[in-house]
Amino acid sequence: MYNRSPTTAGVGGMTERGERQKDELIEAAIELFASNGYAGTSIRDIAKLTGRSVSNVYHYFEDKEALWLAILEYSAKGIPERLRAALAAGGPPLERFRNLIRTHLQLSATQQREAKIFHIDEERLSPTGKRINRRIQKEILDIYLGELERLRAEGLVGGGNLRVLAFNVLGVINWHLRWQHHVAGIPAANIHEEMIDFILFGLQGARVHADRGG
Amino acid sequence: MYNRSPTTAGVGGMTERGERQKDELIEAAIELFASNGYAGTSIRDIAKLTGRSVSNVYHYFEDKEALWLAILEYSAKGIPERLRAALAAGGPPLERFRNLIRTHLQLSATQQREAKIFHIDEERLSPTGKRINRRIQKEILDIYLGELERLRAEGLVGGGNLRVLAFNVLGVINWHLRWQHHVAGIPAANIHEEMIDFILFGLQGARVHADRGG
DNA sequence: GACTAGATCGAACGATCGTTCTATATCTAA
DNA sequence: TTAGATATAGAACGATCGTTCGATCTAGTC
Repeated sequence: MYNRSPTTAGVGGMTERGERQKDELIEAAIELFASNGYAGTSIRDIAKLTGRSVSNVYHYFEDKEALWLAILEYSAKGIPERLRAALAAGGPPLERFRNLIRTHLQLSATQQREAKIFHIDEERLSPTGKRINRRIQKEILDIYLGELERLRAEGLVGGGNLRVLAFNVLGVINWHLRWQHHVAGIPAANIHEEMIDFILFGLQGARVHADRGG
Repeated sequence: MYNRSPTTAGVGGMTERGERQKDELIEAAIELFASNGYAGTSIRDIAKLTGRSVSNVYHYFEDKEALWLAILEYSAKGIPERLRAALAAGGPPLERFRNLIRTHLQLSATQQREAKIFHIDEERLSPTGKRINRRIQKEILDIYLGELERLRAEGLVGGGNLRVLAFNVLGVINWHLRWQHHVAGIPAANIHEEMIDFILFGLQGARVHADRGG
């Protein structure tokens, strides 16, 4: 009997080899999605890059978006977890925060392509895809908001709106993805530390500009 | 005789009405490119939104990319000019810089869609398109680098690498495009001033992290 | 060796893509 | 009023898209 929905993606088992092939497909998809975008990447491109057939891709993933979501599952979804892990080390709020940003920057550097996918092209996703994407982004934002409150309690953050400040911080961090290749000759770790300094001093200087309490 | 290449896009004249229609097409294209991306927007979408035929679009623009470049010409290309105009007002370096960022933020707020187009999807463009896009981005970067040097001469910028600092500033500014809709109840002008404070204090705090002179 | 479930393939479907062709309207200048 | 340029439309082309179908191949199990 012919089986509706991918043979192996359902509850039915999957060979160890199958798992390996599936990961290989995800790897290829990450590469292509990151450089050509969602709408700019075809299933055929992914099949060609892995040297397999189009229908074989559909054997592992129900459709194109399922493949996208698998990538999110595979990588981006782990970002909030890792950030929280970095915070779990404890220490004084300032050190915690430095560590948070450092971890975040290292993560972006290691998983450049995944991080890029995570930020582009949201509009082309289905409502479900959007929802998942936004949930992860919100998780990250909340992590930063929580730490900013801690820092403010210590008097290390000026009077600006915390939400605005969090977005400023994320702007510096995420924008890094776009230019990290264009700065040669400086060790990545040094760049990260300079960025951390920029952020911390920026937070300290935040002033209130009326219309809303701190 | 049939005329190769768009009838009116060449040297041959174009009616005043034609100019209006062309602008209308550009307007629609901006709307669609901004919300669906380059690969995600079809010529048919643009034709439908303007209530005209597909071939009529080709009457005004040689191909899809020419339409994209017309948008750049129409809006994004003016950004460096306006930034330089903001600097031309003169004044002490700190005020100049504040004014630069303020102008930049206001421009992004006014031309949200155009600014968004300007930043996404570069990979899908032809070499020519990429070149033009990058030239504009470089112009903007150079404007900031120049001002940062001025500020440093005044002792208002710490010791970090100027290029890194410029990217940090642009990160805060450009990321603003992504979240400005998600902050309600605060006047835009106040948000802008808080962002400017964040940036200026961040610059002051920049420290050298070895391996490169200031 | 036969059975079965997973893995892989080639071909095709209908939809949509960018683009072109050919044919009309519409307008303007002589 | 008519000639010529401009503006617009509809139909079609070949390519590619996401997706499906039916068939074969492969690797274990009885």
